[in-house]
Amino acid sequence: MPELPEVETIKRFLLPKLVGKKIKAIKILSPKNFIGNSKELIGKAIQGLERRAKILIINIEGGKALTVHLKLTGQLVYANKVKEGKMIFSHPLPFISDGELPGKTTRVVIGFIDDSALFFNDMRKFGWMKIVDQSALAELKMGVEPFSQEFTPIKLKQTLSLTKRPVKVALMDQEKIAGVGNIYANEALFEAKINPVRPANSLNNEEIEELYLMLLKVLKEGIKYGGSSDESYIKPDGSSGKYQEHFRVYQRQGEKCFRCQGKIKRIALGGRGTFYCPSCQK
DNA sequence: CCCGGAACCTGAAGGC
DNA sequence: TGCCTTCAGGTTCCGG
Repeated sequence: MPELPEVETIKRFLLPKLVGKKIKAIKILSPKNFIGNSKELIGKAIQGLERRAKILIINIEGGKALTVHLKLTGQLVYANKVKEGKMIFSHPLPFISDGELPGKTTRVVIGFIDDSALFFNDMRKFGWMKIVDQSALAELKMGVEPFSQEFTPIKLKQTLSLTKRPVKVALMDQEKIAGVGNIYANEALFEAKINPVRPANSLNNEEIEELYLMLLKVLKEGIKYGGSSDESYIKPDGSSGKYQEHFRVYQRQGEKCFRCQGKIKRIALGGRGTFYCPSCQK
């Protein structure tokens, strides 16, 4: 579920909490979701956090990194001073039954020497934690980061000109552009007034420019509001992101377009829910 | 190489 | 109440 803005939100929240913290124990409740030998991280301190596409990278002293992909339903929840290994929430959280951690969907718990802990929950078990060498991180096959200097309208044009697949499918190709998922692809195309089924190589320069600006705009807004919590995603303190309150097309099928009063339509594109206004997205 | 579709999992929601 | 179908924001693999 989490896309670039959600993972970025998690990174920014966890960075000041985790840097310098020493790992005391790692409890793996679902072995298929943890790749690597957890013992080699015990006693080591966290050096820093980075995000690459939708992957959170936790750099550990000694040259290793713990990478995390949350896929559709992953959550990272951080708790100070966990009492007897448990954390209780006063409010209901998605997929956290009884408001208690570790819960039914908790797959990994990382405990620190100050008795704080990081819980990795994932209802559908698609996500993973993986130990890799820091030196191998450069080899991740990921496209250009939207907020990097390298990403320009010209770069976007070059990327989209390579394929006649629907422009929305092309935007979501992680090997071309890193971090854009279903929500933000739908929202950016709406803002740019471009129909998501258009062949990627059919956009003119004006449309490319607009799509470029709107893609950055919706990603920035996503980060500003702490991500989209309409499904399982939550921030590491258990609170919800608010970007779902600002969706303009996503999951609004049958409702009125905010721009032209047309009716928002839902279709499947590349097997994913696609939302757009047929009357003002050309 | 490019592309579409199935598979990986589990739970929620809606129809009957 | 309960059974069945459909759907879910991601990625990877397999076959055409």
